[in-house]
Amino acid sequence: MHTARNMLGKVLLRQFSQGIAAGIIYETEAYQGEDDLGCHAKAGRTPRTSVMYGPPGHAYVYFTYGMHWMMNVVADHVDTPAAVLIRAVHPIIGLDLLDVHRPRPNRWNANHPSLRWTDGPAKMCQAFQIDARYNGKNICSNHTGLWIADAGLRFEEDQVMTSPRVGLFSVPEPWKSIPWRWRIDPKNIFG
DNA sequence: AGCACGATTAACT
DNA sequence: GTTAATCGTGCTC
Repeated sequence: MHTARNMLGKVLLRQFSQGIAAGIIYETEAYQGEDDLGCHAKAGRTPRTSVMYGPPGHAYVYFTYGMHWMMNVVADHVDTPAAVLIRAVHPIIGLDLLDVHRPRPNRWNANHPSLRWTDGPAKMCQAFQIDARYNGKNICSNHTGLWIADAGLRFEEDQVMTSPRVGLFSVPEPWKSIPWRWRIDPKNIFG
């Protein structure tokens, strides 16, 4: 959960064959432990959740709603399941590369602002072409074409908003309402 | 082997 | 505000 707060301002990078794309992480959520009934690890160690029991700094990528990929970063030591969901990034490099892959719904025109390309966990994965290939991979440095770096960006506490995690419809309290979502207004990233 | 559900999104009324 | 799209996962029988 500490990790989720600290991931704000980190940079997600993606090496495409045509070049590098990157975005600043501005929204995260924490999922922590088998006791957290909002966390997939509530089911214990299963084929799906085993990555969360592995070493920190590896990607936990899973498929949901029959069509969407989401990416987490394993956030605690081996045998202690915890992960940080990356919910949104602010594109800064390689916008043309992200534009190629981004979701392109019917109503959206060709000039849809880049801020909207990666403002949800599934949209971000689509634009960055993140899927099951990255599940379990080390993303602390560029081993696989996907990694996270510290660019030295720091935020004051009054810029960081917390709120309950999104989409936990049938999760019981207190997990449904615990404020383990961290977010910065993307306008604050560049002023 | 079958089933209910989901860390979402976009289009619709 | 409501709903469809769509399938892997974990649970039950």
